[in-house]
Amino acid sequence: MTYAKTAAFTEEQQQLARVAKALAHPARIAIIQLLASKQTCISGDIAAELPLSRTTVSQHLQELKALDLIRGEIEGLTVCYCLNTDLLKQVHQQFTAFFIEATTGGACGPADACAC
Amino acid sequence: MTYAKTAAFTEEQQQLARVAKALAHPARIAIIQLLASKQTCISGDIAAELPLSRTTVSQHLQELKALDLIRGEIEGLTVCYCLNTDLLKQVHQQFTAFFIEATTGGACGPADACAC
DNA sequence: AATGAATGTCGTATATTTGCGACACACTTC
DNA sequence: GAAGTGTGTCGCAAATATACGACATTCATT
Repeated sequence: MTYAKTAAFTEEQQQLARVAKALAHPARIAIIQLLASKQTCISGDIAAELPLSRTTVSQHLQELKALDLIRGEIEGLTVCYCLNTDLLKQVHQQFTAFFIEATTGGACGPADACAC
Repeated sequence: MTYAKTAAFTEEQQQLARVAKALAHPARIAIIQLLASKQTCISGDIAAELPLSRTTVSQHLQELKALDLIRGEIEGLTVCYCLNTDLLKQVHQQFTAFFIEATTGGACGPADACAC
């Protein structure tokens, strides 16, 4: 990034970009979907279900955990990860607001060909 | 990425990750918001409104255009960019489906502490 | 205490992203 | 046609992301 001028953007924009970056990898999408499907918050089984090494999966988990999108609880020898649904709902609202802002308002459709 | 094992993931997961990556930078978020606010699809004025050089902004625009999230039409000397609202609505639905899938289902809240 | 299993962290190699200056191209205007 | 303006592309440098093997750590089990 060569020194991201992140300070020059809105906190809202940065927050949105942060979450988007967390979702910007198929593996992390898959992890979230996996956690959503299995009601039991599995631990290292995640690594077994993905075509990646345990090390890599662990790093993806840490990234998601750093944003608090998922949470891990030590359960004896294993670690149980689970989705932070409250935060996910909040993020969903942020994205929805963004998309609504972007999709309302007259876009130049294929017909009106830019009102410049 | 060191050779992304992208082939191992669902096309749906890859698509979602692709779009998320496009939104994974505050500048691109800002660009989309800017295009949404100005009904006239401005061109290089975008660069003037962002704390980045024209070159960098141009690259961000190309990235968004590569995913067809925005479109550019040459209008004489200037280029008019505008949002592809149809695609954006579609993407919004994809994200919504993903988030709903992720937020429904009993997450281990702070109380039930993982049903492992 | 010793062994084994499950995780996370560290170090490293490679690929990608980010940002920008320098240049080339297209078009308008004089 | 010459000069000027608006855009995109190319090449480079620095920062990140990605992936994984090798270790360290923690806990259960014997």
